Amino acid sequence: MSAKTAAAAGLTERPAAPAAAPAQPIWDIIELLFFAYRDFVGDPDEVLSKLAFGRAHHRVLHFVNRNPGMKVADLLEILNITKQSLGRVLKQLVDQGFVVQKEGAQDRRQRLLFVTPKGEALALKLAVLQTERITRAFSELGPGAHEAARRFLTAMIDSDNREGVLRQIARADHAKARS
Amino acid sequence: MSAKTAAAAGLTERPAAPAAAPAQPIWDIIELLFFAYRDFVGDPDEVLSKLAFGRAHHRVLHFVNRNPGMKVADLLEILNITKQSLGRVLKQLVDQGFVVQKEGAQDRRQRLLFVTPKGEALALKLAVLQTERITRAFSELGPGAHEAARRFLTAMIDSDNREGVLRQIARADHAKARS
DNA sequence: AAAATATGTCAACATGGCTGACATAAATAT
DNA sequence: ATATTTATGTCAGCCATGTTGACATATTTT
Repeated sequence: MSAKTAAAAGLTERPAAPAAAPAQPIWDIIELLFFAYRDFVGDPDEVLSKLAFGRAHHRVLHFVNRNPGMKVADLLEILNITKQSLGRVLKQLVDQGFVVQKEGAQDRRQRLLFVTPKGEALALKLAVLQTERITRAFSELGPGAHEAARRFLTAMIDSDNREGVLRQIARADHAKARS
Repeated sequence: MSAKTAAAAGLTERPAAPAAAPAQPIWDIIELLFFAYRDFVGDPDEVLSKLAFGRAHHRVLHFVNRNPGMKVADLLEILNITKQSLGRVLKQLVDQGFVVQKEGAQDRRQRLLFVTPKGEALALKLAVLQTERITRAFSELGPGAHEAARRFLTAMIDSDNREGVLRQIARADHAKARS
């Protein structure tokens, strides 16, 4: 609260990276993040379990849907798992017709990833579930909530990844917009 | 954006639960949550792996630290896992002296859970890591960021759990404050 | 022709979920 | 006083999804 008082008095200089050891853990945000994320991923989990899919399938489907034509290597980097782990779930998604792989045009070693219509429908269904929760939250919070949430979440990302993540989101928006 | 315009014109009624099907997925928040949460839990993961512990241990240690004297049943409900799953990690935490169990005073069937000084130190170390990230974020965002984040995250929790979560956080704050 | 790259695959293992069955001690109900 | 319910623990085994290491194939680059 003394920080808030100081801010109100206009006494805060905000140096680039103060990073002093925090006096007290910020328990409320730590715990709220845990519960919010749990519920956030819980909605899709129910749908996925009926298809005998798990979160791993969801993540793959999500990013392939958002980045049509992405390389396997790109997906590995985003998910930060090994190719063996990816291989298992990707194979199931391909075998069951949610994802297809196409030979790269310039580089024929690449297997570019695309969702099928069936895959897109599932990805959308899951995203809509999560969007309903987000929309509900924003509607409780009033205008400016979306911007505030975006800024908060962005600031929580590792600063060295941040730009890349934002670029990726912008690029994906673009890619889906023209479809 | 028409919603925003309508809001500015003061034309929005905000009925209790509109929940109309959303036109478009809110991709930015969906993805930012994914990346923010990944980094948020990533910090502790590094420390834990050196102790041959995982996220499961972290969750148990966290909640026991925050709720000293809690019953096993309470922990199971918060974590939403089976007692067999809990048993495995809890046993390791007890065997290695991070957690102790004491017979309940009134009900001697209960095994009330407490962190040891060693356990508290680890819990604190992990919480400080996460707090550093949160503090860094808040300091980039300026005053009001904490309150905005709290409101957003709270609104993202299932409405039927929300009260319980907030009560739990408040109760835990109290419990730790007197220690 | 040789080396590097993109991808796939086999085998084995670890973690942390799960179910089902059963055991024990203590509290509660009849 | 006995029977039942409750809180907890435990054994055994299965599943999903992460890991490492080794190796295969096709293609591009040097």
